[in-house]
Amino acid sequence: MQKEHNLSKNQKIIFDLIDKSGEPMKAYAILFNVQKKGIKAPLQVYRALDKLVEIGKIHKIESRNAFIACQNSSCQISKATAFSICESCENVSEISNSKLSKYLSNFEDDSGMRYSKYNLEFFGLCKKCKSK
Amino acid sequence: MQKEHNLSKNQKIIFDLIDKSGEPMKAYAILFNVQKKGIKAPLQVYRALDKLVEIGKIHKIESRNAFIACQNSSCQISKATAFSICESCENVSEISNSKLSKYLSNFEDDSGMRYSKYNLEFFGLCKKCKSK
DNA sequence: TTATAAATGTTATATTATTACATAACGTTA
DNA sequence: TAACGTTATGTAATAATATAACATTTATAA
Ligand SMILES: [Zn+2]
Ligand SMILES: [Zn+2]
Ligand SMILES: [Zn+2]
Ligand SMILES: [Zn+2]
Repeated sequence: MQKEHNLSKNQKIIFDLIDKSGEPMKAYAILFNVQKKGIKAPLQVYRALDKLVEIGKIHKIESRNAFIACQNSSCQISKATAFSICESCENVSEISNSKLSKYLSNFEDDSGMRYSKYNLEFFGLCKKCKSK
Repeated sequence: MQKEHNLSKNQKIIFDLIDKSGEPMKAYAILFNVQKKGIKAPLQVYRALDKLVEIGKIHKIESRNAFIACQNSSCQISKATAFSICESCENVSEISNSKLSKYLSNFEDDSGMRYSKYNLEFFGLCKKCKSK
């Protein structure tokens, strides 16, 4: 079970927005959307994003500089993330595949370095875009 | 075998710099370093970087907004990249592991989407930093 | 209560990346 | 070689992303 985090006011406003959108949102798009709720400065957005990433409620899609709500809310996998990204329509979805996550969580390379975290981004064309 | 690409003047200057540094370099650090060679504007740097990424001579470390020379120069894996990143000293190295790359290149999830490309970033502490 | 940590508000600024437009060099083939 | 299309370059301006610094407020807990 994931620890319950009581989100603060700004964190809740921003999480709800991202969660409802269902797709990756960029920081300044978020800012624009929450200005009517009193969040006026980039830093307010980035601070909430940082916290939400830290507790695993959202993830950053690094290749897109965008943030998406975790689609595996019942489990704590913020340190083991994998995404599927369509290079045509930019649809993003979080991959939840236990074999993959086991394989990667246990991965060791020649260096003997043990990894505490990973992020994987797959790219391709989604079904819709492939059939066009 | 990788196709030989004849790098242009700017591409060569910038590739040589990144390659010699042996570590990830940021675009504006590159710019600063090549100004004495006549490359004066960000766009000149970004254009060369784009091309070098496209042909697989360098890779972008997405989580760091930095660029590193490909450490697998004899093979074409610019579309299947994996990196090991130390969160303390920021040392980055490219992982070359055929099992891993086969596993990921053949990965399919429930969506049936087939991926033409992936990027994987592992995080942890390197040996040096772990023993501190 | 009182101390401590966490979150907020605000302004300014740093960092990363692209648009737009003009010109030059390169590679191909007529 | 001449003409053509493609790739690369130069330059200025600006957009997009992210952080620093500082003051204040709110929540948590000893
Ligand atoms: Zn998740
Ligand atoms: Zn698509
Ligand atoms: Zn490589
Ligand atoms: Zn280290």
